[in-house]
Amino acid sequence: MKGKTDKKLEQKNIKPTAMRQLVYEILEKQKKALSLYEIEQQFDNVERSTIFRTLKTFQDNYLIHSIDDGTGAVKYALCDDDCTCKPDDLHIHFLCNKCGQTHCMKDMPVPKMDLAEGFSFENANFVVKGICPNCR
Amino acid sequence: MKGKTDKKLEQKNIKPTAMRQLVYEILEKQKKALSLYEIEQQFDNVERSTIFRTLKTFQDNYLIHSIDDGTGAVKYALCDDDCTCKPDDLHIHFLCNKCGQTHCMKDMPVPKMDLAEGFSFENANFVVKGICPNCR
DNA sequence: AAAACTTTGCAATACTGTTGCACGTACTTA
DNA sequence: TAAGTACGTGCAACAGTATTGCAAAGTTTT
Ligand SMILES: [Mn+2]
Ligand SMILES: [Mn+2]
Ligand SMILES: [Zn+2]
Ligand SMILES: [Zn+2]
Repeated sequence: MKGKTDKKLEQKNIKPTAMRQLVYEILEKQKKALSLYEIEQQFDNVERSTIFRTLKTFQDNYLIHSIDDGTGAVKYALCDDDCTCKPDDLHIHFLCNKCGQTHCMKDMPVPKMDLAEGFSFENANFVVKGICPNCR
Repeated sequence: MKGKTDKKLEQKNIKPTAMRQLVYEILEKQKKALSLYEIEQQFDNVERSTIFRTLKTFQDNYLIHSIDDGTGAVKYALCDDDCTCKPDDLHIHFLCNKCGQTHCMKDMPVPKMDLAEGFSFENANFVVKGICPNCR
């Protein structure tokens, strides 16, 4: 019988290898977005590059999305089941200036914006910075 | 008699050295935001680190603001005269997915957002990505 | 079982940003 | 003006993150 993790991976056309299961489960447990380095820390002996490529595969298949919060390390978080990272699926992210944690604000979609003449919208990265509930 | 550049620098309490004048004028000429590397290219023989520190000084004194557009290199653009990079001064930036140029959308302020309970707003980095007028 | 393809581990590398230190220049003050 | 001090610049080294080539190990297909 197949586990829940395997189903989630296959749902997004990702072959569920051991590595991928583990990385998925790490991301699933978290409330916050994780950097490559933070994921690496959760293992005893796994290759940065393997995790890197795992994350790339996940991202290419819309299992996760990446957030560049300006801290220097890109962070990753799970997408919703039906997400394809199209404009309508985008949400705002919050970086705590104190603890450095980055959160998905899934209830705050990226607002529609009227761009100046000639500019077309494809994608967005909206990061709000401030203090999180834990740090105040 | 003092030049326009010197006045701009002194207005923000920056001593106008030769280096600083040149970097300022490079930024002033541009319609788009420039990376450290791009600025370096405009000189024959200047030190990365000197430009780096020049930009840091500029930023500390609200002469320029930085934009992390996710391309890996932070970009810089001039602030308005009265800017102090407070929430009200923030605007959205546009990164062209084709040519890689990043523009200040100074007429698009960062919208006020109601954050979830417990989160406070200090700052923001909103980047819209798409195709710019030149590339379509 | 062999061939073909995919995933992983290892090592090396690229790129951007950042710092220590020494030297030179500009400003301050006696 | 001369000495003393603060500031700015150049050079070199380093740190952190992302990324790639290549070969070994594992998986799937014929
Ligand atoms: Mn998110
Ligand atoms: Mn701007
Ligand atoms: Zn926090
Ligand atoms: Zn363009």
